[in-house]
Amino acid sequence: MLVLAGAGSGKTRVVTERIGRLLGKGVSAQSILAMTFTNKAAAEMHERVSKLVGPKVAKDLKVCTFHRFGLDTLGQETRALGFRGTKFAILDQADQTSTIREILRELRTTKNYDIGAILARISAAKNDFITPEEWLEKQRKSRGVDEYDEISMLVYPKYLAALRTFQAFDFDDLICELVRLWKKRADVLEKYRMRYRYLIVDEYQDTNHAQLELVLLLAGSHRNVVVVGDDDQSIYAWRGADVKNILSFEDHFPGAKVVKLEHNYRSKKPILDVANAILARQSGKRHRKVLVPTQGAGPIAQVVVCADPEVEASFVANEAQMLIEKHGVRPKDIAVLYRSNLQAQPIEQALKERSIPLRMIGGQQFFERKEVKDLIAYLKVVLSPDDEMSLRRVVNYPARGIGEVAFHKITAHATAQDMSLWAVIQRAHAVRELPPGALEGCRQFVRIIEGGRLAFEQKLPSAEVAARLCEAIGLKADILAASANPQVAARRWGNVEGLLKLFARRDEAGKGDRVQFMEFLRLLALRMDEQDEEATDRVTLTTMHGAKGLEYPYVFVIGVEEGFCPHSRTTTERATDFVPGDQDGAVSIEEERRLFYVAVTRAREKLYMSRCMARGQRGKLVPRTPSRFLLELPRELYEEREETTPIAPGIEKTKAGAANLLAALNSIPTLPPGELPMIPRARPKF
DNA sequence: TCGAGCTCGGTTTTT
DNA sequence: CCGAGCTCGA
Repeated sequence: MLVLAGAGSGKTRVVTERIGRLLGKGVSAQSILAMTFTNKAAAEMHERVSKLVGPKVAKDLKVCTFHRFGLDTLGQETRALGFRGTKFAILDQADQTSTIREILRELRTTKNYDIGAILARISAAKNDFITPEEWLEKQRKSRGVDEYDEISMLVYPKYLAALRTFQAFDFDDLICELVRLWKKRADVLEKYRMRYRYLIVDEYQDTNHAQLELVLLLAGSHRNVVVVGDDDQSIYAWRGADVKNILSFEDHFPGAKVVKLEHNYRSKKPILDVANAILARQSGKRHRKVLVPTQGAGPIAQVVVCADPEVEASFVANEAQMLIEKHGVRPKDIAVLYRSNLQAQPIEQALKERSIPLRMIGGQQFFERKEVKDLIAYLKVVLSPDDEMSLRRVVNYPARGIGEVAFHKITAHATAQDMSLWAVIQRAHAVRELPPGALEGCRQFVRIIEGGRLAFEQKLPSAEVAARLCEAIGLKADILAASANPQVAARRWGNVEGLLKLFARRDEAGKGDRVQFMEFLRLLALRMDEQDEEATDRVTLTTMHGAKGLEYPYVFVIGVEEGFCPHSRTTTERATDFVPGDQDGAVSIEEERRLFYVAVTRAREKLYMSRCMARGQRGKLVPRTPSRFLLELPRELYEEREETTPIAPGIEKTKAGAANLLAALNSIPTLPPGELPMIPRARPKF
């Protein structure tokens, strides 16, 4: 069955009811598998089923992300995969990037390649299960091979080899390698087919080719599969999602029942009028849907034309303040949505000046930050010194004399003697022609790692071990020395302290066992954390992508201008561009339109859209034109007004804001001697 | 090996 | 304008 569920039509409800019904009919919980894309969605689904059928039954259900399913299943089958141990490492994006960078260095390329562009192509080839040659052939036929296609396919085999040496999988592998295994080993596949007799997939429009294969293989014989999705909310083509999967569901499963859910239980009519108007203009093959309101009348959508981003920010913040103070709206009922993270800054500042609590989703992920990854890598090496990926990361960080050349000698020695890198580093004196500086560096490194190992053996809590490691490494000093800007340094060290605090919380919760801790570090790549979704009462700031699946009574969609919405990168071509599935520009515009649709349909009560007349870019004031999507909207669907000057927050709010700022400054950890905390400079006038 | 100075680019991002 | 990453000389 294919359930086409328009925005706000009760998608999650469908899934939970389906599971409840199956259980009611006597289907055992173990034989049900429900997959989604985010941990958050999986958690929510599980929780809601739990409420419906009780936690006892719910705990036997497999409700998880595609990647988690891949990880767990591959973990069960390490023997069939021909792995040495039972564990493999998981590469996150930063690991992938550094691996590719190293390969490029080895290839002695002169050009400064965009690594993301290379990774996108490797990922595409991987998910299509084809060799570099085949992929190039395919490209040649569809749109011609460019420089990036060539370098990518040169890097590809080397990248695979590197993963093998590290005994690691990247995110794509978690799906692809499982599919590969199932295709190769009918006996293994059969085991899972027998186990999971009922399959449910949420956000089906976001699946890529490999995920489709996974579904087809698993559901191939019994065809007990329900997929739920909305082609109108397909906004992830740029990372490999293929909307054809949902459009051709009936070809993959002939005779499938198709159900359209078009009643919207979320938004007031004026909001849906805007949403439907956006969709009405779309082109291309779609499952046609029109949202039918059930919520009745409400305030008309507001379009606010602002002089510049500062005015825009002041408008949003003042309006939010008005809603909160005059209408009793909770801050958590308000969201500000934007296309690009850099748009968040002025809004953040304006809200802070008015002491309105806020929460930002997105931006650089905590666990991807360099200083956080460094400490995690040290801990991983302490716990399992054969984790080569981590060892490479920190062996010469902070710099201790083991440069490129010295490290190459070490790896060569390891290969020649068939030893692990760690074993060689421990016996660095045996490595030929290793400079004395590097030898001393190795000794120092071994001392640090051994010290950590001893600390774990003394059963010290993980937070304590980590803190001692920081000390031994001299992490704080290095962070302070490495960043010229004391604010940046403070933030970085603050991140490390945040990580230490996270460890401490786990320790207190009694999860301090060493083995568990190692598993926890490994799973960090899958972002299992942050489920603690503070139920705090704050205004949400997020990208339009980040808002998918969420809803708020009051929504501000800001920067509704050409260049953001649609984004300039989708309208102007680039050498590095690569859209998986070889589509052309027109399709990207359609994806931008759907993104705008997703943003608008987050609103329940009232929708605000704002745009600026001009924006500062590279220090210059540049005029901006309204978004084509806005110009296409029938004029009677919204009210328009202008804001020309920023309205300053009230004096008492300013005082409070200043107090907050001071408090924040005081909480900054120790600064290098002689440096005073800097008051943030006023934003430059354009 | 390391730091100063230069170049380049400036989307979305979950897992 | 600003930050990251790279190059090149010490």
